[in-house]
Amino acid sequence: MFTMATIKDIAREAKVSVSTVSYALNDGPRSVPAEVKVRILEVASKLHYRPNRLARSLITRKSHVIGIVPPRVEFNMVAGPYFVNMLNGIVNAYEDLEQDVLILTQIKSTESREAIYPLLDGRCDGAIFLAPYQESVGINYLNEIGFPHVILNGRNAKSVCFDIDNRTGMKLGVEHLAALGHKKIGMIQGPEDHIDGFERNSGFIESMKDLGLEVRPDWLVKAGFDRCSGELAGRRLLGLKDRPTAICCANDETALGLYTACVELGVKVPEEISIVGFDNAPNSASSEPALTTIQQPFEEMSGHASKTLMALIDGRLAQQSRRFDTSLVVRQSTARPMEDK
Amino acid sequence: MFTMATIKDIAREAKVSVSTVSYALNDGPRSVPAEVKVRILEVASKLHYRPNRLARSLITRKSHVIGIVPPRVEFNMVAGPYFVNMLNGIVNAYEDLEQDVLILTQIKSTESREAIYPLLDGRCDGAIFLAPYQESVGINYLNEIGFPHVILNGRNAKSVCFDIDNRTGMKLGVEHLAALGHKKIGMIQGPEDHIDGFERNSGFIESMKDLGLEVRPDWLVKAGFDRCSGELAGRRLLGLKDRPTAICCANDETALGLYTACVELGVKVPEEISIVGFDNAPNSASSEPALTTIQQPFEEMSGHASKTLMALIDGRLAQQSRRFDTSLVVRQSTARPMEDK
DNA sequence: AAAGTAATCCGAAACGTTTCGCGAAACGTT
DNA sequence: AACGTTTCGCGAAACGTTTCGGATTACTTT
Repeated sequence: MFTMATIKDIAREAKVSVSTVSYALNDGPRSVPAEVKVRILEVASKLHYRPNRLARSLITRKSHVIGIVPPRVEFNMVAGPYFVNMLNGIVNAYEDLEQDVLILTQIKSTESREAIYPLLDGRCDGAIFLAPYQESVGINYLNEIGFPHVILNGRNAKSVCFDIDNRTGMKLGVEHLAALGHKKIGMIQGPEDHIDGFERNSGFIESMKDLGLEVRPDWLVKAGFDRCSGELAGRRLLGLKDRPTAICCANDETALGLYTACVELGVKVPEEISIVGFDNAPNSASSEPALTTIQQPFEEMSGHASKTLMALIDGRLAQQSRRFDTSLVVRQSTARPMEDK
Repeated sequence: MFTMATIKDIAREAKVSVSTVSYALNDGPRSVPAEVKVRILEVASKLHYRPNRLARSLITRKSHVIGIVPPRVEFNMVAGPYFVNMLNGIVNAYEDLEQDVLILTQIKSTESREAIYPLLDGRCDGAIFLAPYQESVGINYLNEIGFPHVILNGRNAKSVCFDIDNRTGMKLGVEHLAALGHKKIGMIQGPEDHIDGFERNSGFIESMKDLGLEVRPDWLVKAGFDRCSGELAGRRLLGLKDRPTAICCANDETALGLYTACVELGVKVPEEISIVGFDNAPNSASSEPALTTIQQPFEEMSGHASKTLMALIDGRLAQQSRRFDTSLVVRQSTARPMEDK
């Protein structure tokens, strides 16, 4: 059984009171004479003393831990690029801010107060929600009681939210394809109950209409955000007798699933079909052919969210919600349609 | 400012003592009459009471949090496939075991006692080290004081370690290439101060010698485990006037970097060069061409490590270290060498 | 030398729990 | 009626910190 030295052990060994040890160790809030301070520090290091963060947090009401609520649960979501990229940005940001990151695997939804209870047991000072479900009873409750939190890729009237302009992003993709001469454009759609999925889907339809292009229902196929369902949707689209010459995908993963479908069915990219993704996940640059996609600024968003949450926790002026811009990254998966050649 | 209801508030409201509330809430260790129990539970739910885990942990000495020490820091390591795959397996395992996962961003090495101090401040009951550096002063210290931990893809005489048989794995790859008729085989090597890198490098050389094949120093190029340095190493190898017909890579990421180099230099895979990766990371199946690789059982290893750590924490019989088997996954990136055709 | 101020230090309370010890009441048994 | 045995309930200690209120000592200042 393992136990650590406590402040009491130091006090006994250094022949001072517990409070003096605390002052010495923390450099305040009261002073302690240099001589006894070095004695205390020596004893502390001899005993390999480590302050117990639990006891400290209990009294200071600061845990220096940030909770991460994973995105809506799908199969192996943690391994998906969205979670990974955001987590990476958050971890990097908090490395400098001296906070640790707790992944709240126990929170599986935001639809009730009970669902988000694990957040409220004192272990974390605040939370970042990653692309939560739309139902927000749980999040409303956090606003009610004033628990600091920010939402990434989600919306709540009272919360600080960071998301991206999905509609404009989608428009960039559609316009790029139209400029290349494509008229027959389909889409592998994202889940409607996910804000990004919903906005990308409707953004696609709006842009098509704006450009006077026909939106054909049989060229719109629903998928999840994962590669597997992207491949399935891709097979559906590629199997049509009259198929589109270009396909927009709700994210890069579904686009890569579509790639697989293309390889299996012997459809050449970009010669026979142009493909546009969404996210600019790291993999998309090194796929073959490299994927044309809409860039979502993962690093910037997650960094911004991390810092804003700190400000909220510290009670500094709450920053506003913000919508980040997307941009088009043209690579090798898009080209003029065959008919034009 | 936000505060939660405490057990005291419940006691006041329900007109019983604090201890009775505790017994009622926890169903023990003493009984409390059904009538007052329901009253207490009603008040608790009315006040949206959540037990403070810090206070509870302080006294029970159980935090129900597992610390994860990330692998040796490289650029954006968290985003790399190794970390992600292991983390995914760990998170999945602990979801069922009702533990949360704390990522210890503050631990940057294991080379001293001080370096691993963040582990010892009471926040976590045990730790999983992911592919740590070889220096193990820090880990020796954990063994000295009896802090529960397991090591994934690393070695320590006193610790419970889970790793894979890198040498045999490498042998599978080399033999596969040799069976196809390759004699001129090179390698993009991994970092020597990483146990997997070291063993894979030496495993390659041993297997080559066992098969009576020549090991040419100019066909061995060092790289990190990341895609970028894989591409650089690949350019070096492909640029040689007399270049190998097949290349083993220390992991899938470097293999994918090599892919990029091949595309850039117009070298056809597998026609002009065969490539073997290591890990079987999810991406490698959907690369083009699909990567032949050595499978490392991420899910199984991380699940096993998670459960073993729980056993260690609970003081149940400590399980032994274990070495997992690898297997060859043949896909499209390997073929007979040109000369044979 | 007396008074005032600053420097030290200690004891104790607090944070929110769990759990032990002990007493009071209720019950059944001879 | 006297005795054990349960059941129930409260107070208090403990976990390891931080920090306040005071007490003691030492140093200035008149």
